[in-house]
Amino acid sequence: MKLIREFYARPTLTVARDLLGQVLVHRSPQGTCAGRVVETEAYTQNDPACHAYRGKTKRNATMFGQPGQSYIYLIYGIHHCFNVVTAQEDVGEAVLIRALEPLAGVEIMKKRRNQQRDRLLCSGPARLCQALGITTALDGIDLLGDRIFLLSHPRPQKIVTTTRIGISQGKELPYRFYIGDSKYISKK
DNA sequence: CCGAGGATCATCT
DNA sequence: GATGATCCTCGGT
Repeated sequence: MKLIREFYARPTLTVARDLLGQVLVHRSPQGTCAGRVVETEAYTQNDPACHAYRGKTKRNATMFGQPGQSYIYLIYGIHHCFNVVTAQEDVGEAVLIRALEPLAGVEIMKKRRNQQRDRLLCSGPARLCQALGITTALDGIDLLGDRIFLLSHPRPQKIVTTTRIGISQGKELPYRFYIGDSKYISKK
């Protein structure tokens, strides 16, 4: 079953934890790819690492959209990152999907990434975007539609909480979550 | 295994 | 004009 609006319209830290174990699906012209979410990070309104921290801009505008929409941006001029908008409209909070366990469309993903090993296919926010064929062309898309969506699955048992990766501010906040026994985490 | 360095560009100051 | 929610390659150990 597809996750509904009410799932996303809850506190961001709750959504970040509850997204673990759910399955992200992208249906593209090249085929359908899917993976189980094994690592997430929360970005909240009073958090200096959050793109929405200094208010609405052209780049982060979709972060202020309805919960259940995507927020996708380009980083380092090369890589894409995929987020799920959470909480309420106009608040500017989101969850970054940092790693997936590949489930379907694996051959398509390997081709897109020029990477044969399952272990490195979707283990990293930019890697999973490349594998699934997600770009900023899909920024702001509604995840309740049929192009990209999340399917409801049982919650995993072992959830680990740590600080986030790759940021310079808000380093001390325990906003990163991952499935403890997954081998598809981006980093220990 | 590990750390350093470079790629590359839209957005923001 | 500087920067970044990253990744890959390369060289040393």
